[in-house]
Amino acid sequence: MDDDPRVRTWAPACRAVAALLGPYAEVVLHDPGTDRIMAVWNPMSTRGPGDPSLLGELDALDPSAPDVFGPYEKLLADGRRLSSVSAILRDADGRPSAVLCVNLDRTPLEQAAAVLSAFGAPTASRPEPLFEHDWNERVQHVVGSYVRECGRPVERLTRADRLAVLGRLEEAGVFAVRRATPVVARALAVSRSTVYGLLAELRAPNTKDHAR
Amino acid sequence: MDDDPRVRTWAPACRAVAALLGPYAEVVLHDPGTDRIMAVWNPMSTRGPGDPSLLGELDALDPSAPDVFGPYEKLLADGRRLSSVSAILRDADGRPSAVLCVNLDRTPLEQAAAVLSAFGAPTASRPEPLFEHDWNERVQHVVGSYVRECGRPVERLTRADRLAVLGRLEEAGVFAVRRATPVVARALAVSRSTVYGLLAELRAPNTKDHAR
DNA sequence: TCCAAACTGGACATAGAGTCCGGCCATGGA
DNA sequence: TCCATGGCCGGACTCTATGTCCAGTTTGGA
Repeated sequence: MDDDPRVRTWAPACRAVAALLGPYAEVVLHDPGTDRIMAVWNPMSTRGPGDPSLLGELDALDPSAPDVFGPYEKLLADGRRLSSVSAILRDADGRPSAVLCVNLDRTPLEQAAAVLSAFGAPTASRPEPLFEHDWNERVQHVVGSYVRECGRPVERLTRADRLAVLGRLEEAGVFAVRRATPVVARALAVSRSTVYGLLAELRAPNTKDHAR
Repeated sequence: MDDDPRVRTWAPACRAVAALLGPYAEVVLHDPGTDRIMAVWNPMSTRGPGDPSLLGELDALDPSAPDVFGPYEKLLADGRRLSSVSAILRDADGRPSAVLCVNLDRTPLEQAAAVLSAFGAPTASRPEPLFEHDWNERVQHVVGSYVRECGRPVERLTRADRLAVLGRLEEAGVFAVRRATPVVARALAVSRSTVYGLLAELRAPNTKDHAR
């Protein structure tokens, strides 16, 4: 399919964008006739050439629609948020030749933004923590920091990750607070049972060594 | 110049990229024949259509070079650093039709990174202000201070005194901690019942105003 | 595709939190 | 001296939160 003249035509532009945006952007060329993917650069999902386009990316084919569509937000199955644009690419005669779709993963940027906003006045201005009325917030902060560190959203954390987070929370004394466990469970997107299970494992004088 | 068929051909793709990357990316279409700019989206410099390409962006025209060039770093006059890619776009016959150049301003990201690393250590290394594992001690402290203030030993405190102390403890969030009440009771040399009684009175939306 | 490990949601047992109440003791007025 | 009163005590009691357990389901790998 690489020898499709349309792919040959548009590939350089696609490769350029894919190269510029590194691993955070996926560039897809759709065939507007067959509604299938002609080529993909930096695939983020498992779709490949020949697969149906799905996703309604081709809505833009509506003749009354503008040639460039977006940016709009798309959600991946694993929770990543994408900023997407589509463009109808035309041949010399003005007929649709391909549909270009660029999907930019904004998760890393949003994580960075989250870190940024996590700092700011609060850190400095926290005069006397008093007793952390907002231990709640602290839980979010610990979880959030960890997520940012390892670059995975909460839902994608591994068992080991969760153990590590719980370790930090435990160390921070969070579980000495009333009603803390359910809050932690929610923050970790996990059930109360699981929290107790992991906690037991963590507290056991046993086997595994836990990273902090 | 907008009616140049080459611009018509490539514009949608350019607009799409420009739209996706917002104000941080400049998309330029060069005419490889005249070494001039055909079109610009999100211009970051003052260059416009018809201006000479300058910048050696067209080095890529070397026939032995690959069609996609970069990303490489460029420096703007005002100090901004760009990540750039260029791509040679060809017509149906394989002849160079235009040179696409996308310049991504990495300054905002680098600033963010700088902030991040400046604060970096703190985030990770925050040894954990602990969670006042010694809230216990804090209780003693509050009670002790009060006793010193009014010069009466704990056993001689009046009802009002006790209310005041409980007010402070409450405000400090002590009662959000598990098992705190009995500790407080002991610190006040008073029974658990009494603490709950006073606390109820304190929390009631009622009568007396309590000094803090 | 299949399996084992991991997670879930709910049932359950128990501890802790908070309420109530009868009785005790100190104070103060007659 | 005696009683009335207000406040505290301690223990019984209820209800909520905590922690455990288990069977059923999901999920990530081989």
